[in-house]
Order: sequence, then C-alpha cells, then structure tokens
Amino acid sequence: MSKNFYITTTLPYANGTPHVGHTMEFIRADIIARYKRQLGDKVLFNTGMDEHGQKIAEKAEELGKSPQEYVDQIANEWKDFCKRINMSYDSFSRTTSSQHKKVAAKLWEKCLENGYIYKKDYQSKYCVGCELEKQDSDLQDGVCPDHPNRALELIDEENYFFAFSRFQKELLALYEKENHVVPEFRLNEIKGFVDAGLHDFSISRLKEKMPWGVPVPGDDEHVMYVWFDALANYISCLGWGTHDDTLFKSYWDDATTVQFCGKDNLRQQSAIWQGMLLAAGIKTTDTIFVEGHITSGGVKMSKSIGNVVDPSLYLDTYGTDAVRYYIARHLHNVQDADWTKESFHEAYMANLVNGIGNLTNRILQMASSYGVSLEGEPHIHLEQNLLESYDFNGEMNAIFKIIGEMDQFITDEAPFKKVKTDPDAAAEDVRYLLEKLWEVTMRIAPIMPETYGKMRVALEENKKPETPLFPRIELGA
RNA sequence: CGCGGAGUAGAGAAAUGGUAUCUCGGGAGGCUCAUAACCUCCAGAAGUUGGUUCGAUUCCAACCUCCGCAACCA
Repeated sequence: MSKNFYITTTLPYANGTPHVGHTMEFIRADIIARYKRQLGDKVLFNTGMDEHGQKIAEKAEELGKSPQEYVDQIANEWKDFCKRINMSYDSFSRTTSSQHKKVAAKLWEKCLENGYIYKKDYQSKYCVGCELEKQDSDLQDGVCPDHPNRALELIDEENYFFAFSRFQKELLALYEKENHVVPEFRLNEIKGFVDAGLHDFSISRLKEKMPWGVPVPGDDEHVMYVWFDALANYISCLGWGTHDDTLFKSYWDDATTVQFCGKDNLRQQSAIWQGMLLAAGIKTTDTIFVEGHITSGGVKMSKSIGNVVDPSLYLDTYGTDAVRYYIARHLHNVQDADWTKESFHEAYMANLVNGIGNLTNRILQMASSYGVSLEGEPHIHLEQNLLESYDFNGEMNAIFKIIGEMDQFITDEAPFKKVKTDPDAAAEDVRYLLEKLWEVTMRIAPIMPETYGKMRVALEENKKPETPLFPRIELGA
C-alpha cells in the first residue's frame, strides 16, 4: 500500500532573486520528493513565495510598481529558476493567491475562536534614522547606537497578539516525538529556547501604516503580520479550511509531513508554526529538517566582500546535475558548509567527469564493441536508503563506492584482455557491469534526474553516449 | 562564569574504549576498455594539560581557539 508524503520548502521572501542557500534547500527537498516517488509513495511537494509585508511594499514603490505587479514578476523569475534546477514541485504556493488569503483568514479565525488571539496595547520604539523599530536590547543608553542624536519615536497602538506563551508545555511534549526536529542538535537548541519561556507576540499591523498584507478577519483596521500569513501557506496549498479539503486530508492528516528550512528558520518552523497549528487544533508537522548555511571561503557571503556565490553561474557552466550533485555530496548535511569555485570544480572533475561519466563510457564501449547486452531492463529492487534519514552525503558516498568498485573490477578482471582469449568470460564480466550500471542509474535518479535520463538511454541503446555525460571543463570559466 | 555547539592528515568529512576510514590534493609505479581517464603502492592527522582504564582520538575535568543563539526588525 502506498503511503502519502508531504514535503515543503520554506517560502522565500519575494524581495530578491534566488541565492545559493535557497538553491540548496530547494534541491534537497526535491531529492527527497523524487526519492519518495521512486519508492512508490504518493507525494505532494510544495514550494512558493512569501509576498506580503512592508519590505515588499517599499521595494515595489522604489521600482514604481504596484506591489502585486512586483511580486508577479518576482514569482515568474523564481518559477524559471525552479525549472532550471529541475524542481519537481506539485504546488507553487503564493501568499497573494486568493486561496491562500482565504485559508490564512480561516486559520486566524480558528485561533481566535479557540482563544489564542487577543488584542493588546503594543508599544515600541522607532528610530527614524534607521527607519526601524528598536528593541530595548538594540539600544545603548536608551538611544539608537547608529543615530544617537535622534530621539526615538514612541509607537503606541493596539495590536492583535498570539498567545504563544500558552504552548510551552505542549511544544516541549512535541519535541519528545522522534525526529520532530532533525538534526538532534537543532532539536536541543529549540528545546532550550522553549524551555526558557515563551512570550506572546504581535501578529497584526495597522493597515493605515502597512496595507500590504492579508486583512484581519472582522477588523478593517488591521492586516496580519507577515509571519502569521506566510506560515499558513504550508496548509493553504492543501486547501485546509476551504470547501474542498480532500488534499489536506490526504497530504497532511493522513500523510507523513516534512518541512525543510535553513537554520535561521528553526524558531519559526519548529516553535511558532507548531504553536499556530496547536492553536488551531491541526496536526503538527512530523519532521522539520534544518540545514546549515553556506559560506564562501570560510566566511559568510556578503556583497561587500564580493564572495557571493551565484548559483546561475554554476548552472550555466557545469549544468543542473553538477550543481545538484555538489549540493548533495559536498555540502555538509546539516552543518555550515563552504562553497568555493575550486572545490566545486574539483568535485565535478574528479567524480562526475572522471567518475560516473568515464565509467559509463568504458562499460558501454565494451558492451557495444563486443556485442554484449542484457536481455531487457534488469529489475532493480529499490529499497529505502540513506535518503530516508536525509543523509545526502552518505547516500552519495554509498553510490560512489559502487562506482569505484566497478572501476576496480574492470582493472582486476580486464575484460578488454579476456575478450581476445576467452570471449565468453569477457561477456560475463560486461553483463555484470551493465547490471551494476543500471543499479547506479536508478540510485542517482532522484539526485541527478537529467543524468539518469541520459544513462537510461545509453543502457537501452547499449552504446556509449554520443556526447560525454559530463564534458571536461577548464577552471576559471 | 548567559545558553548551546565544534576542534581528526594540505582541504573537506566519517567511525571508534584496543591496527583511525573515506573523498580530493601530493609522490612513485602499472594498465590501455574509457572523457590525458582507470588501478596499485607511498607520505601525511586526533587543540593543550590532567584524570578514569591493562589500554582513550573515543569517557570525565580544566584550559585554549572558533562558531551559533540571546525573541515582534518577514
């Protein structure tokens, strides 16, 4: 019986173009989605855009566009990007869609009905110099450290609050469930956070100050704070709370649910969002997988240092599968990882060009020139592998171990020599190699779908690819 | 003493109370099916100091170093 599986990325905020961190999160979630489908599960894979909030409104104004025009354009750019990295998403969820807005409102009403939303005075300090609200912890001697000569403006307005503090016990109990947060050190981090005590937080803004958001149901003066609205997307894409919630029933209630996020999102996903689900009486997420950040040359990427990794460059030069390969194998599963053009190039040359590409050629060259082939496609029994526990690095190492063993087998058995003296023995070797190559082909499918396609064609036609799977490339291009 | 991580060959990772493994890189040989590819061998590592133990890289303590987090700024 097939199982239902739901997986989602976080929704990137629509104020910029995709960077390498999004690329990693998207590709890894996609690998899991493809892996689950390959095992026969019914999968719903969600991604999308978070399109409300002040920064979007400001950015649009800067460009002389309406917010909607602006986010429409950004959404198209992101969809193109998803195509380039071969994202097999089933749902591209935009928080400005009418379905999303309806569901977000419904979620709000449900939380309100259950007594977890209330109205309260909200006071904050606003630095006109920074054009930002400031917390007491941001201030030095009661003034903004960057603009000590400007008086802080006091904001005093009535806002809606979410009774987050009431979920401390339930959240801590939730964290005892196996694999609720992976890896374990992130689980401990969030436990520590919740254990230290929770504060209620504001979840609305005055519409007159910030109109670009989902209206608060039954109150024309407020819009939802962007976090509340954005998190709702994980269930709005399934039609929770609408007249047709069949998807929600299949892919949330009756499914294993998995959310991917970067470490900067740990709190939002594993505490705030889970609290919101609890407040609305909805099943909590089964697993939240938390990734590290990508550094470049050992330091945080920043525009001023000029070490920002542009994924497009790599996609153009090395191809989509090379990027997917590098992300799966050479960036640490859960720790911060370094991405440099040297290490990328090295990994590409050593493992894709000289490894899998070269191996495919040598096997199929022998097969076609000796006239050896398999009778039909061998039945490869796919089993759960290390991807089951999000061990991308481990699964890749396991696959490349097989590749190494095949290269060694060719050297040891030397079918290219045997063919002159004992053709039958050589044919047997080659058939063994073809079977193994099928196995590798099936196993790389979720990780490198294009390469999978090319290798299948080569195996079916029993001849080496006309153009190399991975061409040699000079460093520095 | 806020809380929490982490320190393993030139680089990145892994495992482990008892010959420390893998990938890349370096050196030497071999092979010719293959994309100057492939195979073999060699050199090269556990932050420091103590403790527990027959034995510690692994457990414990202290120190040193690095890194996260410390809440409405989406």
